Parts: sequence; C-alpha cells; structure tokens
Amino acid sequence: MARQTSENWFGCPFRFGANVLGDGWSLLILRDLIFREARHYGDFVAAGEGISTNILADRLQRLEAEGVISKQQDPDRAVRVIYRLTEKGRGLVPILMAIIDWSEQWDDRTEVPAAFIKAYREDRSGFVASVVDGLELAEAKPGEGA
Amino acid sequence: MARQTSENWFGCPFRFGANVLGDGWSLLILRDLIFREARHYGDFVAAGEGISTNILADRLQRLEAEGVISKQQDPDRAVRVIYRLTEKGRGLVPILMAIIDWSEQWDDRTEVPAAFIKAYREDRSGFVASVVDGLELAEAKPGEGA
DNA sequence: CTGGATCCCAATAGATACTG
DNA sequence: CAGTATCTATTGGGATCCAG
Repeated sequence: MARQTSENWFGCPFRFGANVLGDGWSLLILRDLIFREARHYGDFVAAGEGISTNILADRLQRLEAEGVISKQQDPDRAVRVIYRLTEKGRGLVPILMAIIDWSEQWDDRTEVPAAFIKAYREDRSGFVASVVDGLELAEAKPGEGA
Repeated sequence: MARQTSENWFGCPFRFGANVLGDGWSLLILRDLIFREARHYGDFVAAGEGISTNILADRLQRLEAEGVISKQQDPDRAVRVIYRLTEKGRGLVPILMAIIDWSEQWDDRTEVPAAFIKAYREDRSGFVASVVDGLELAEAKPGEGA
C-alpha cells in the first residue's frame, strides 16, 4: 500500500496505526520481538517464516524510522546489533494481544497453540509483565518518530 | 508478504491474524465498514484514500474468502451489492479499537481527531453498541472461512 | 561470524482505462 | 455499480558479496 505522507494525510488516526501495522512482515517481526524475545538480526531470519534478508533489513529500517524499535550495539560483542522495542513500540502490545485473542477464537487449523502463546494464556498479566520488564526500553516519547 | 497456506503453516495463531490484518488496504476497508458504515463498493472508492478499483475488488474478495465480510444483493436495488461484517469480522472490532487507542497516543500530526473517532471516544461502549447493532450480521461460526 | 547491501529475475501490487 | 483488462512499478526470493 502507498505509504502515508503529508500529501495523502487525511487526519485519520486509525490510518496512522494502519500504516505501521498494515504489513505482514512487520507484524511478524513485532511478534518475535515481543513474544519470543528476538534481539538480533539472525533471530528474525531463524524464526522460520522465510523472510528474505533484503526484506528484513527494509522492515527493521522502517520500524526504526517509525520509532517503534531502536538499534544499538551489543555491549558484549561489538559486531552484534540489538533491536529493542521503544516505549512507542511497547504500546503496540495490547494490539498484538487482541490479534492473538481473535486468532485463537477463529483459527481452526491450529489445534495446539504455539508454546509462547500458551504461556501467555496461562498467565496473561504475568506473562506480559515478564516480557515487558525483561526489556530495557529505549527512549521515545509521544511526538517522536516519522 | 507470502500468503498463508498449508505449506507455510507453522501453527502460530498470531500469524493467522496477521494474515488478515497485515495489509493496509484491508484495514482501511474494515475501518470504513465498522466506523463509517460503508456498505457499497462505491462507498469505499469514495472514502478518499485513493484505492484502485482492482485492489478494492481483490481485497473485498479476500476478506470474503477469509470469512470476515459477506456479500449480498441490495433488496432495494438489484444492481447494488451490500457488504457486511460477519460475526467473525465483528470480532475484529477490539483490534481496531486498540489500533485507534495507540494511534491517538502517538500520532502527532492529527490535532483534530476524525469525526467518527471523536464519536467513539465520547461514548466508547455506546458507540460500539450502536455501530454493531446497526448491522444485521451475516452468518459465520467458528470453523468457517479460509 | 554478524548485519547488512546488491543483483538478478519472478511474482505481486497497483494505476488507469474500459466493460457487462 | 461493480467490477475486468492491460500495463507498469514495486516487492520479494535466493544467492552472493562485503565491511566491521
């Protein structure tokens, strides 16, 4: 879909979110960041969804430009990059949760929920807390980003 | 993104939802169906987002195949088609709401929220009720759809 | 070795014009 | 009104290359 610019901006806040979430690869990357604690470039490649490296690089860049994730050097190994949720990105968690709730209700192909989803279901608030607290969130206040 | 098939199915319920929502045009169509009570093909074209007719046709077909919307003839005028949310599609409302909440918090370009969003904010539950009750929902039970 | 960039080319998305 | 047809632009897969 055409990206959101000043020219096609109609003052609809929903469109603002749709611009970030209306992409399958971005959603999968966010899932891995939030529920699977993916941190490195290779983690996303290894996630098994078959994302191409050029697409991955593009989406990571896009998500960073949108201010929902941030990059930094791994303090342990300089060659590694760590991707993290920003505060703005953390705000997306309820949306992903809502997607999971809906999917679980309507998906008739998955009999056994993925392990990370199961963990979330068994103790929703506890799981969320652990996921979110486990992250040292990057800076980002309302008004930042694209 | 590659569409979800039996071959690339990894048993992740989140991916199930991402497959439906990971598309900007589909999200906009759902917004218009849910919050703007769009019913006809032309309503979506006129929504001002500049969707091409082939894309619109494709997405309407896709959403129908996924079981979130249904088509039927307009009883008043046979040449018209009415698009409606199914029960499964109605289940998406909380997700769209979550997107709106997030967008309103982080969008710094829209000072004045769109009118339909404002209505929703002023009386969230009442608004939802009116929107949803205003629709005669089409049939669709868990286990249906793609 | 990790995080990309680049290239090739196949497949998909999309704009515009046109039709039953 | 609700779409097709056609043509072009962009995305994406897969391999390879490269810099730190």
